[in-house]
Amino acid sequence: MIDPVLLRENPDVVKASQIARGESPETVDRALAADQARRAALTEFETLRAEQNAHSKLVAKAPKEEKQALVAQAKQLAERVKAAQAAAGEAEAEFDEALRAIGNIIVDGVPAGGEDDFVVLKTVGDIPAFDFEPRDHLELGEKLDAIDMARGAKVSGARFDFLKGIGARLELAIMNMALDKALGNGFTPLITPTLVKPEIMQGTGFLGAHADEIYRLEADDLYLTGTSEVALAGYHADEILELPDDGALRYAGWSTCYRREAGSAGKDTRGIIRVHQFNKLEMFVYTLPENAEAEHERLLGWQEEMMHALELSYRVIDTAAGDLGSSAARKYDVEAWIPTQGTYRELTSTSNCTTFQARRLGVRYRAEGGKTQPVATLNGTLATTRWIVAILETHQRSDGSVRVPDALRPYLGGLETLTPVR
RNA sequence: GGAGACGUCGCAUAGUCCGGUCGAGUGCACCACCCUGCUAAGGUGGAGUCCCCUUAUUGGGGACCGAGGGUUCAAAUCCCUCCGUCUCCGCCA
Repeated sequence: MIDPVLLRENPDVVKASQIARGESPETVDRALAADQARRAALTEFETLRAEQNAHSKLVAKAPKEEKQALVAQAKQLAERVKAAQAAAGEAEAEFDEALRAIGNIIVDGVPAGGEDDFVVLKTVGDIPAFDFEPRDHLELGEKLDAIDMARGAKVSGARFDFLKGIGARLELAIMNMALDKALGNGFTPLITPTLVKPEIMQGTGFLGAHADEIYRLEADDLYLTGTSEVALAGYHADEILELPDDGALRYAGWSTCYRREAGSAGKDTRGIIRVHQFNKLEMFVYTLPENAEAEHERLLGWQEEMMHALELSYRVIDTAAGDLGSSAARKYDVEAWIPTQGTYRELTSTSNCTTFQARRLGVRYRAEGGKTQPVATLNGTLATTRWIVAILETHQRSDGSVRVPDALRPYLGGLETLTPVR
């Protein structure tokens, strides 16, 4: 959630951000009014409670013969306190709801608008050219006996797959390569729970507009996470962190991810581009708010290094405000060229959530003078199953074989070529 | 799954039986100062988190004893529910 003090003192900043996101500025006015009401109700309650506490001490010390009269008085007070407390509680809840309806304040420079209003920051690498008709990743995957969608559907339904043989090895290779990249840059690896409690899911901001994207286990009141970001953000919930000297605590989360893809009927139905279950290595950073933007550039840099290592053509886009999700203040997507689609598709995403997530989750550090302040959190993809699509299609040859990029070979036992088996 | 024990301010603990004198004692760790001369001890003081009001700082007030309810004028303390930890037994690997 945003800083209530910012809301109170600079509502125009909040409004501008909401407008850029395509939200109504009235969300801000509503929150301001709720804040006023809440503080008035709180003051009312606290004044009465102070009176009650003082009176209570009198009762305790009073001699027996006076006690009865004092207790009678106290009873009346107690009624009023109870009412005031209930009113304050309601006002608090209303304010909380109004505040949560407001998205993170966007970083200066983020393009306004919706999904199609992104800005291309850079385009890297030549678009691969083929002197034959390129096969799509599924056709290649099937020739390599690496991807089995039919059996995935038989066992689990649409949008489930088996990665088999070299397909399974390829995924592990990419993941391990990403893990080494993370380790080399000081990340601590974490294999995370993929089932989390409601308050953690709530805290990371995933239960807002896109709640129907998330699997929920009704019987146990747990959610299946769509990214290890959720568990990684919850990892330090309600803690006051001791940040290391460079100010950043970096984790690399390895987990399976689950997504319902509720609004995606008919989209990307072929192959493993959009499936309900995949694996991902996710970077997650807790850092000082003033370092967040620089850290964001670093995360993007590491993602780009992965693209280079895998010899993929890609572009980087600055996602528009309306497409950020509530927690992010800025988001860069790295999109790789997919030859058979003739377009760039998202392979990674990195978000700067500034203090928004941390405030909700109660993750703080001690600033100068010992004051606690919310930290900034950032996250970014370092590898996922989907990358297999770009790798197969980009490095395919006319005979259906696939060249393994040099950097990936050590993770496949030195294998240089994936050879079709059918 | 059965039986039992427990959850207190960073850590360790006291307090809970007999409700008010407990937002809470003690030890360790921590911070400042003093003392001292040696790889440490001793002394004094200060320290929690969140929120509200007020203030230039100072200050006042409220909440928080795993979480949520209840009883009561008053709950760390009594009652209920839930969560978690530990021990033993059973079961499955």
